[in-house]
Amino acid sequence: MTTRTGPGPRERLLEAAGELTYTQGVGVGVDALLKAANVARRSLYEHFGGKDGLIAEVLRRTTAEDEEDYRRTMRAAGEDPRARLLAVFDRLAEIVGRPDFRGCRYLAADLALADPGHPAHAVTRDYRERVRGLFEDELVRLGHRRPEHAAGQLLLLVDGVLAAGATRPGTGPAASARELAGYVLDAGN
Amino acid sequence: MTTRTGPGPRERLLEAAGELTYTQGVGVGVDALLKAANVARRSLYEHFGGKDGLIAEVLRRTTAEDEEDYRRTMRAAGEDPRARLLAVFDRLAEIVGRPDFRGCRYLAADLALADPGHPAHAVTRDYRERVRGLFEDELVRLGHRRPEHAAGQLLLLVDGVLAAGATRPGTGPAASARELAGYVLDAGN
DNA sequence: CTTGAGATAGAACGTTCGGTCTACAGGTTT
DNA sequence: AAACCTGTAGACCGAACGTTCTATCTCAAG
Repeated sequence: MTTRTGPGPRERLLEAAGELTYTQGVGVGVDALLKAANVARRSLYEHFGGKDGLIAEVLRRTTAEDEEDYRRTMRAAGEDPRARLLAVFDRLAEIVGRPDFRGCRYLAADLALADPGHPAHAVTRDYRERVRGLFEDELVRLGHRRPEHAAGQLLLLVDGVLAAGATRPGTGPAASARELAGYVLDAGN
Repeated sequence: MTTRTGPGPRERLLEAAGELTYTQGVGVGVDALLKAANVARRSLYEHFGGKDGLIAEVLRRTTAEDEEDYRRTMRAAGEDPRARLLAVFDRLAEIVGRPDFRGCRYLAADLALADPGHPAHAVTRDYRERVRGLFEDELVRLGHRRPEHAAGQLLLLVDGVLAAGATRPGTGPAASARELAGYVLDAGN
């Protein structure tokens, strides 16, 4: 039987890295991560093979959380596909409006990691495709004539909200996007 | 009379830094910049005070160029404000579609530079405000009922195109955004 | 011719980078 | 008891970081 002594080094590292890579960017130093997690240097390389592996794993974890957040948001909005899709932008308004909002983690990672072979890119790409699929499913249920096209437009609006939320805080981009999302849904009738 | 022996170190440095900070991000090393520009180390600190000053000056220069590109695009589209605004998204399709497109330089800089006091942030903020003003002027000429609101929405669409163009290449975000821009313009009648 | 400004080359500063390594402590399993 | 696994602590590596410095060269102005 294994003794329960709180989260192990692997968990602590993921937790601290999730925090620090968000506030400081993926350029944070390994030393800072180790210190924040109170973990030995060696543990990082044992568990993740290196900094890149840790970053990729952090993103894998947060994408799963964020995808679940989308699902939860839509579930809470009821059965109507239209209401469920618009609810996403209300949720974005909350997120972008938080005082500690520092931009989209995935967009920042993709722009910061110049190497196209970095494992993080595959993680973010898959995530975006899953969210796109989420939107498309609702659009199909809504009876939209071009669900694939419209899903791409909604995703573009989400990207715009997250970008504008970071670079032009206080301009209420989520509400603007919600209005445009309404046009997208109406256009499919 | 000064002899003309090609661009001086200051110009070469700005040129090389513009190129490298775009392809590699603002995290490029000073050594790489100096080598690419064939400039003495000291010249950087004489002219720009340091790396941060150089980065800010590079952005100042490219924002001026990009603003002029917006103006030129709109000018070439004729007199009709609607055509002029939609032309912006055709232009974005060109830019985002280029094989060497690596994302929006300003968005990347803002997300990469965690320090809110970095001089680059002021440069990008001013630039966005100027572009927003450009849009608003056209919307006023168009007789839009809410020019300020609509300008914000158009800027959000631009942000979305540049973000999606970098993270989901090949999905034609500019065309999607152009369609949405049409809705924005129609909504003001 | 002399002066001085501007540019060059490059050594060197201390710090931090990501990563490897050894030494050792605490349990669990055999 | 012995072997083993997982973790901590920290020295250490070569490289790159941004910055400061001295020394030399070029060349137009005085």
